[in-house]
Order: sequence, then C-alpha cells, then structure tokens
Amino acid sequence: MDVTVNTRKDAGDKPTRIQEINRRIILEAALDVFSAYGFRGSTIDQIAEKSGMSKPNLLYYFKRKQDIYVAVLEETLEEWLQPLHDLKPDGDPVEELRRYISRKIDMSAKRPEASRLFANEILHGAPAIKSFLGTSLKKLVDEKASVIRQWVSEGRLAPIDPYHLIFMIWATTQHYADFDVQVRAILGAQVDRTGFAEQSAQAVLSLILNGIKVR
Amino acid sequence: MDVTVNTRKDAGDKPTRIQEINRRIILEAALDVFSAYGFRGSTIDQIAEKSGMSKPNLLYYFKRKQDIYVAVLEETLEEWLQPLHDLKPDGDPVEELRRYISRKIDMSAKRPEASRLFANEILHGAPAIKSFLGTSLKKLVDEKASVIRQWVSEGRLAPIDPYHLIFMIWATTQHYADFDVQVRAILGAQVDRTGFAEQSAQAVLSLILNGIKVR
DNA sequence: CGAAAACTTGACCAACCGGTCAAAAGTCAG
DNA sequence: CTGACTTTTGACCGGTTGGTCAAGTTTTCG
Repeated sequence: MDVTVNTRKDAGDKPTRIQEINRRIILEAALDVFSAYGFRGSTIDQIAEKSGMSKPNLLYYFKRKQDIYVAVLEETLEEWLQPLHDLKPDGDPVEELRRYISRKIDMSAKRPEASRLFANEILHGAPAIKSFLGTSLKKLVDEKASVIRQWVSEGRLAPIDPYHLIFMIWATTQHYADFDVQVRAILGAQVDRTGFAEQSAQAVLSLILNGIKVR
Repeated sequence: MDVTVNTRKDAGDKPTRIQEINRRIILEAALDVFSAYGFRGSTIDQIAEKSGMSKPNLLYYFKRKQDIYVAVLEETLEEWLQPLHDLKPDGDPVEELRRYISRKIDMSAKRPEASRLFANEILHGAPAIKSFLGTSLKKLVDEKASVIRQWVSEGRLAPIDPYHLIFMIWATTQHYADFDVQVRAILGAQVDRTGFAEQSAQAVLSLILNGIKVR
C-alpha cells in the first residue's frame, strides 16, 4: 500500500499555484454565467469559454457542473450576509438599520450578479442551499430579529414585526439588481446617470426609516 | 388554387371547441411548469404530461416551445397589472394606495406561480417581453406615477419619488411569492397558519403607509 | 351516411450537452 | 537534465430534448 499515493482534487491537499489561479478564474466566470442564465440554462461550455479554457480542463478542476455551482454559491453567500452579521445591538437602532440598508443597496448596485444568482436559486426552490437556509441563515436571522424586537420593546423603534422588516429590507434593496431590466425599461437612460444609485438608496431609506421611527 | 384551403393554427380563424379547451389546459399546465423551472429548465414533455396529452399533440396547438411561453406570459400579464390600472386619481391617496397594495399582496398569495413566472423572466433579461416593458408597461407606470406626483404636490402624500414608491410596492408585495422557500426556511410552519398572509399584508401596509402619510 | 377537416400519436431525427478518456504538453524538484 | 507529477486537449459517447412526419382516429357537417 503506497501511502504517498493520493487521490488529489477532492482530498484536503493544499492546492497548487495553478489550481488556485484557475479555480478563481472559473468561479468568476461561473458567477457571470449562472447569474445570467440560471443553473439549467447555463452550459459548461459557456463557463469554459468565458474562463478561456477547454471544457475537459474545466472539468479537471470541478468534476461536475453542480460542483461549480455550489462552490460559487457558497463563496458569494458569506460576503452577501456580512452586512446583516454586522448589525449590532449597541448604538442607535435607526442608525444601525440605516447603515444596514445602505450597505445592502451598495452591494446590490456593485454586484448585481450575486444578487441575481441567489434570487434565481431561491426562486426555483433553493435546491442547492435549502439546508443552509434552514440552519445557518435561520439562526442568523433569528438572532438579528430578536435584536430588533428588543429595540421595539424598549420603545426605540415603532412597533413592527422584525422578520417582516428584514424581508422588506431584502426585497427593496435587491429589487434594483434583480429586476434591473424592468427598472431600465421604465426609467430609461436616467438609470445610468451618476447618482441614480444614491437616489434610489435615498428613496428606500426614507420610506423604511420613516416607517420605523417612533413618533 | 383551392382558396378554401387554409393554413389554420396561425391564421385568425376562429378556434374550434376542442381547440379552446385544449389551449386552456396547455396554458394552465405551462404556467405551473414554467414558473417552477423557468423557460430553459422546462421541457415540452413535462407540459405535455401535465396536460394529459402527447408531445406531438401539444405541438399541434403551439408550434414551438417559445410560443407556449409567450402565450402564457401574455395571458397572465394583463391580469397581473389590473390593480395598477385601477389606481384612480380620485379619492383619498392613502386609501387608493392601501387598496392597491392589498390587491397586490392578495394576488401574490393566491397566484404565486404567476409572480414567479414574471420574476424569472425579468431576472433573465426579459427576452420575451422586453418590448412590452418599454412600451405598454412604461406608459402605464408613467401615467400612475404622475397621479402620485400630483398627490404629493398637493401635499396629500409625503414627498417621495413616485417611481421608487411603485418599485418598492412591487418588491415587497411579490417577495412572499418569489422567495417563498426562504421565508419558509426562516419562519417555518407558521407560514401555513391561517392569518399569515393577513399578518404579512399588515406589516407591509403599515410600513409603506406610515412612510407616505403626511405628518 | 360519408367524406373532408380536425385531431392524435408512435416512431424518428438532429442538435445539444454533461461528462469520459487516453494521450500529449508543461512544470518542477532533485 | 530527467523523470514523476500536473495540466491541457481533441475525440468521443450516451442521454435528453425540441421538433417533424406520416399514418391513424375522431369530429363535424352537408
């Protein structure tokens, strides 16, 4: 039994320099492709072409199409939830929520592909991340919801169900990324004018914050 | 040249009884399938099976997969936009918007497949209805936006950009249909308890209405 | 009834696509 | 430089899927 033999690729071997580079290239290309066409609508060939490598070569790094998809989802998820993680019980509630909403809008504007990737995944029943939603995400949201509930009970926020508040923040902030073509169709070229993102952020912020301020 | 020969199927011939029945069956099955798997992810066989007919027979009624998709989109669109059509300049602004939001939430709860069908279509660049978005939908939204702007300028509504307000209403009301699995993962079984829809509606309504009431 | 028109279907096809494989080309440590 | 290991690729395969077709069955209507 030659113990030096290893199966590489799967096992926990440290990746080579080339592996590191190429995995990164593939995941970036895959984010673009999957977010544009969805899992079923994307082909390995598309991702390979965008990565500048052949299909068999891509499959040398990720054995199956699913594996690429899951990898890109996991990679992006952590970044995507960071703003919610950073919502802290200390400090002014309205200010904390203002910061949270601002960061969410900012991320949607700067990385719309990430937003669309999740939107598509969830829209179709979240086959790849359902277990994550029910465990890690639920835990995180439960935690932050109780922070918000605390604020409400202290009278520092207008009475509102914290879960519904979080859903509304998600819905409104991601709308501009997920439904970009619709927004463009209606607003036309002004979407590309500088300051549009800030203007949208202002509208979302003022509406939600007005709705939760104590009066 | 036998003039009585007609190409049927495309032409403006009045459909037979069987045609009317089967087209309806197909479109209903297609809404379920397309909304669950998207255009690319759905197969003609799936729709045929759900319709209880053979694939060639289904293709007898709709020559191509695209044709079924476009037909079901067009059919559902009209119904989907009715509430916005009914937003009238007369009457109390807050009451009008309350009615509009309520009807949107109601539709999302009762016909989530329709909501998901559009969400998916727009998410992927609206290839089938892009022209519609830029013409009919834009016209409708422009019209209603100016109604809202009028209300604001009369001081009957808090100052807010009417387009962003409409987008926020769309985003929040459709969120519960489009992201159903996520909502379920976080809230669990309580989603199925009676009154949940009303509770969500209440949360959305109170937040948005609070944000637009003059103070 | 009878025949024309409408409807239905099994068999089939070509394109596409996820994935394999064996062999060539490149990398790198000793 | 050399040989072991890693990376790359062209050719290929089998399953799926959109769509066709010719032949059969049912409906409609004079």
